[in-house]
Amino acid sequence: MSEKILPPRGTRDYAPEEMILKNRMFDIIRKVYESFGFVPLETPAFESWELLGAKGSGGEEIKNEIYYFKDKSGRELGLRFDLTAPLSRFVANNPNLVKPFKRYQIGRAWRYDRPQAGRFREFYQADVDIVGSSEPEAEAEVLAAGITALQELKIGEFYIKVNDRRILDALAVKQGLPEERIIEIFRSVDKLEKIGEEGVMQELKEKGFDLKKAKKFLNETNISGTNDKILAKLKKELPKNDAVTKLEKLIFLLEKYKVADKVKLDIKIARGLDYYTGPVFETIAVGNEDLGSIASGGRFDKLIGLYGGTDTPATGFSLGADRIFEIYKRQGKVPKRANSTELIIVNVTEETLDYAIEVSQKLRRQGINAETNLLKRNMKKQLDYANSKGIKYVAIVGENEKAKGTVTLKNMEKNEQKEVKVDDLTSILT
RNA sequence: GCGAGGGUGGUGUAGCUUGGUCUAGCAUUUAUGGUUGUGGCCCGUAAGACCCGGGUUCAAAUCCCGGCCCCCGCCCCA
Repeated sequence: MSEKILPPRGTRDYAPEEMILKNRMFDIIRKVYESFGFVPLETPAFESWELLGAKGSGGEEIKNEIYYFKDKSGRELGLRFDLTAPLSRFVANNPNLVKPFKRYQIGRAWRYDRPQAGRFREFYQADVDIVGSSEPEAEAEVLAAGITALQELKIGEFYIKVNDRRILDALAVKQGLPEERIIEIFRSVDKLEKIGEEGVMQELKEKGFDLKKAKKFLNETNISGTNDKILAKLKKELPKNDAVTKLEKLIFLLEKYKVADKVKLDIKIARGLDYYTGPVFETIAVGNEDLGSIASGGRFDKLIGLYGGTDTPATGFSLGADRIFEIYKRQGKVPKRANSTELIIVNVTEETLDYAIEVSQKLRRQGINAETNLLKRNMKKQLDYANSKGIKYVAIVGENEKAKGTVTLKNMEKNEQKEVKVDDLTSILT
């Protein structure tokens, strides 16, 4: 045997038994998204480098992770790193879309980073976005759709951390910290849970920030408690702040959607791509914290303008399908056997295979997934095959059945069988 | 880009410390047999592995070096 060729690093195959589950997962997501009136959009897997690499597209880090290549005529291209940039391009290209434009998209994205728990170089995202609204109503809808999907997916307990970048922004400015370096502070502050307050201070010091101011900033961001409590405190700290007002409205709306219990204000988070301009979201699956955020999103009001469109506000939420699938795997939800067959037709002798095929075609046309013997196997082997695939029904056909236009329908689980007419099969099975 | 751990049939593993008894064991898997129109259990047969390259040695799955891959953490992120 020559050396084995494996799928490229960071990619993987989905075997049939996994794919069946994954398809089911997508079906659920699609159904939920459509129930909110989102419509599907599909965009190319690769985009121009001009788009993907644009300053403000995803940020320097993401830019370094883009799969970049040139086509035969020298065009600079890259595989998309998310579905938000392509959406924004689409909107920029189609300025006359009826607003709000509510689209969903389930598709792959690619990033060249180090594979580890829940991280792949090729992964699926399931996005919902609303284009054309700068109101918290849009955030509420997008979150409600995402939360409903996560609930329907039955992944267990989860909660969504919500913040608004402008709040951290305002708090930093209030302390006299440099506004243009705010992202750096965000990043450090974001590590609070991992490296602790001392670690964060150390890092800020190394980066040359004023420690006293940074410390005050850190204290001000360290608000915990119920959403109401946090809002009350923020209103005091930052009176008449637009971000705070809108967050309050957002929470109010989420209560009406009856999903507010899944949302926790957490003004320490600031993660996500560079293009976020307002509210940001990050989802934690309880018991699966090591996977990182299983769904994220936020407002990106500048992106469409960046791609040459008229400035259009937009906000969205993206489910990390592979991470969700990973939870399924941990829950043992992947079936042992892949199987889409409802009925196997077993021919007793080689001479009755023709009849078996005729019957199978009849059944397929009536919506029954049917299989016949492809390996000249004897009856025993065929039953064994049905058994090992976990197929519940078997129709046995021999000379007797062929002559009478019947089959012997056998229930493999109950080990019961009776002779029935071919025409009656469908109604019995459904 | 940086750091830790690991790589034995399709899958899970034994062996590696203390080189030879390993022409690599076990389980599972896949194929097939246990005759005549009936599966699940059982029994038999077959297929299938020491990541790659170099070194040490009379002798390497086992020790050493390099590479590749997997995996975990950092960074970043779905």
